[in-house]
Amino acid sequence: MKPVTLKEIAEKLNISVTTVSKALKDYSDVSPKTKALVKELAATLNYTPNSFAVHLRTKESKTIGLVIPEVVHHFFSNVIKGIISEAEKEGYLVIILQSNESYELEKKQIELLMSHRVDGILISLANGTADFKHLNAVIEQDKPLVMFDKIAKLVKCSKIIIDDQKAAYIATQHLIDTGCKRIAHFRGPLLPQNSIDRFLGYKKALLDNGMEYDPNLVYLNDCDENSFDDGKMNAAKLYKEHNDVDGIFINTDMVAIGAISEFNRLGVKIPEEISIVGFSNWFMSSVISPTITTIDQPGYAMGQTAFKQLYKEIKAHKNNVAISPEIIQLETALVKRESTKN
Amino acid sequence: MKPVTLKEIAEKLNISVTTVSKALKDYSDVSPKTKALVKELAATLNYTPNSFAVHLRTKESKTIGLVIPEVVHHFFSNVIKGIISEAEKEGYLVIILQSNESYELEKKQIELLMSHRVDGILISLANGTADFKHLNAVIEQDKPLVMFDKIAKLVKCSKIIIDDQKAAYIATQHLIDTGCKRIAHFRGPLLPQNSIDRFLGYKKALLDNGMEYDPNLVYLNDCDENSFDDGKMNAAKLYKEHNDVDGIFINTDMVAIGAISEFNRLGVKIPEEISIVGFSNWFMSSVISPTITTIDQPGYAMGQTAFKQLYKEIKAHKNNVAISPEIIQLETALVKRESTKN
DNA sequence: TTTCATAACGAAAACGATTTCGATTTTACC
DNA sequence: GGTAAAATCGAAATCGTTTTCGTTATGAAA
Repeated sequence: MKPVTLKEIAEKLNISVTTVSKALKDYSDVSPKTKALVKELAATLNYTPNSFAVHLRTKESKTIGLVIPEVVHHFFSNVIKGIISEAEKEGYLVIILQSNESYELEKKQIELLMSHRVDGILISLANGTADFKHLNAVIEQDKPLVMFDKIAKLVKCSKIIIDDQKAAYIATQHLIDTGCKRIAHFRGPLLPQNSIDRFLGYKKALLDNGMEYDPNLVYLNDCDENSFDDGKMNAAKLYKEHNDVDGIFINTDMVAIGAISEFNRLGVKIPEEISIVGFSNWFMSSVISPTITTIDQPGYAMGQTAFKQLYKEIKAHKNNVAISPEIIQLETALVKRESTKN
Repeated sequence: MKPVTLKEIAEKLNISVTTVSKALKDYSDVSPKTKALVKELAATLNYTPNSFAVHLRTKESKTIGLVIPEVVHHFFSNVIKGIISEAEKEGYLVIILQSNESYELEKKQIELLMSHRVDGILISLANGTADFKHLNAVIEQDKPLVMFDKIAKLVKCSKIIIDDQKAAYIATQHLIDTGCKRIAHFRGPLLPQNSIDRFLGYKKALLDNGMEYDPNLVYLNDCDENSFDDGKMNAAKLYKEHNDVDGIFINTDMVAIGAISEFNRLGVKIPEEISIVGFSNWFMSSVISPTITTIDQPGYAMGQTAFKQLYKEIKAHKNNVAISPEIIQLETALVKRESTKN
């Protein structure tokens, strides 16, 4: 009933625990015969090493922690999948924790992971996080930490990101190129770096094209999320306040879908009366009517890359070699669909 | 740099490791003064117990494993969230593994979890799983196991499910009640229990209403998944083969959305020419046009319930009390929307 | 002064595996 | 046959906690 131990194998074979351990790990000072005997018995008894004992000695848990704002989210789901599948290749297990976009929770989750002695931590910041003590604490404890997507520029660790500003610039430029004269922006929440960068890309594109930047055309969300309803509400507001707007660059596909749904309801024709570009290339954006022009954000690849980088740092840490943080930028692409003219 | 240990605290205070340990756990045979001293120092040194050492002694890892077919999935995302948030309340961490709908992988993941000595396992079966040795092995090792959603009736463990057959019956009945005379079924993959049950509910509703059951109107998927494209393909096929069909009960909202997209393309009016009922009440089904009548499947609650049941069994197991498996059925509801007449 | 209960602390074993280092045996070679 | 080298093995320490079972000191009761 209870799991088999080395000791039990040793007793059955009348040899020492040491030899059993060595035999299973192919040490050179165990005779082929003994090795064969041990391995055979271990197999029939279905022996698996007690990971706690192993890790207590070896100091590595073969486990990493992942903290994300929200599990129920198309982009993060893909990131999770990328991380898990890559981690599996190296024999790593992933513990997933949610911050629910709350700084307090995020802090607590990190402490939990630290006390569980994970080998490294992967994190995408909560929108509410403006203080980075908890992250610096991780770094000071010399535990590998990699941030992805929603990062903090001030924290000294590796980061996997996309060039939000560039992508937003391209998105906005596309609106301009297809004839939009007055372009609004649904910016999402205030704080997170990618909101900021996307906003900056939008603004830069306007100015580079000699267009006026009007702060009144930038719509913030009420709360720290990007929801369908935010899209509906902001679309309704925009429709009332700025009837002359003929293009919107929207922070996220989910919000874009909300907006489109509201415009459909209001009878506003897309893209004839108003063009829309979203962000993230969520599956649904290719399905809804009209299909949405958007920026493809590679969630799965980001997850893979994030784990690979973390793994690299874990290995370096284990071998006591110093390693300097890397910023890895993943490519994005504009996906042209029906919500913009051509 | 390295984490603080009991030993270090003991040395600084010139007392024994034993006393430090006891002080931190409020044993009665430590004086209040010593307790205060120890706790203060532990706090300033930021001491956290080494979980591996603790678990090696106590035999519990405060960790559970979760095996699901697919992370990137609206329903499972919600389940994950329900599990994680409930687990958190009891101080449990969750290790998530994917089976990718493959039996081989599922088996491997379970072995991985067993070797990592998780306290219990939560699983939703891969569509391809028809052999249950790996699950029975878990039960034989006396490790708590709870299945949810996609279960195997033959395995003797607790199960959290919905009454798929009843829900499918209600869905089909709704089609009949709103005037459909010839009703097809997109059944999804062949094997999993909920596919079977939903099919049976569909069939029973037809027969109970004196309608003919025609096997040719039941469409299987090519592969073991439920995708948007399956919906499109089956819709196209149905349109060619059975032009007289005026209602479809579809296994999953995702497939329903695919079907609707295809019918939209073909110019088939919903619900005038053909009514559609989906399954799961995915967020998108309330957003797409037309909005989809569907069965609400409570993913979050299922996750919560699954963890609660597992936790109950873990506690029972710890206290050496026997406990018999429970089957818990969660309520579903028909959500009426635009894809059916009223 | 003796006896005894109580309070306060500590030594040591245990959890299961890994690894160093020393001991023993076998083989090889002159 | 004797010695050195190689091949095999095992004792014991270690990782950090928990917990049992003593031990010592203190004061109260007799």
